[in-house]
Amino acid sequence: MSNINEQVLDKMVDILSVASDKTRLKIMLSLLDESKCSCGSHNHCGTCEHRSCMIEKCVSEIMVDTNASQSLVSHQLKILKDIDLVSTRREGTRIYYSLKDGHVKQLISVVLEHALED
Amino acid sequence: MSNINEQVLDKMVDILSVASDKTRLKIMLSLLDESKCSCGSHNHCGTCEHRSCMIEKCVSEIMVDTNASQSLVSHQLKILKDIDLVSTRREGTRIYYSLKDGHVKQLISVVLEHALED
DNA sequence: ATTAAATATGAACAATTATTCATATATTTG
DNA sequence: CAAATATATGAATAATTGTTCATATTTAAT
Repeated sequence: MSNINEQVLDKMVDILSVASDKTRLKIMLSLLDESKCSCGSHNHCGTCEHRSCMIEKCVSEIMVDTNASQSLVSHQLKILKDIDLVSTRREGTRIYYSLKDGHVKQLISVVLEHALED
Repeated sequence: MSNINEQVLDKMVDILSVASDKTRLKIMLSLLDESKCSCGSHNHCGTCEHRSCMIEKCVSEIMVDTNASQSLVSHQLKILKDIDLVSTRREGTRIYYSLKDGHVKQLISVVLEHALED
């Protein structure tokens, strides 16, 4: 078969499993929202290299974006954090979440392009 | 939120859900096996644009590659086919499967790169 | 027509998981 | 310190899903 070992295969499954839930996908899309891109210019802007930019949002904002309960959002954010897809920053009582790296952005871009076809 | 409608979101979830199973991932990797790439040259060869090439395999070959039972492989191939990720071609009693388009290749590439880090 | 080989399918079971509800923790403000 | 706000967590439930076993279908060969 392929030269990919069991450990890497398991990690691939983990990433895809985490990404394949609708609530979590909404959360990730919320953190990629181009309407609030910090770079100013949109759609393939130079600095962020893809069609969306990564931004920071607190749990309450994500609740609004995703139409999900506080508990559900927190639970799913924990799952995203456990697998290292998001990072957090505290500011008072609020905790701001953001996507950790460009891989997520790429992953979502590829799947989105596929989903948009036909 | 993002400008992605519910229908597209659901399709993204479908694609990711199908990709997030270990058996199905093994099957897809089996159909991407670079050791049997038809283009001859490997690792970013010109014609196939990514690190692996798509090939054709019958169910029995996939069984060997994935170490999975005949029934399991058939069930999972059906799921891959239902969502249009693979196509089939009959040759006698054998049925040959291959990945349907480059999106799968891209998807796996992105996830693999991510999984290989740290 | 039977038999063999390759693949598909249906039912049943086991295991995983998304969501909700209730409650706990942490931080700020008065 | 008490109250309020924001977030996290544990337990319970409901629903989904991967796998197996048994059986069905399809094609080729004798």
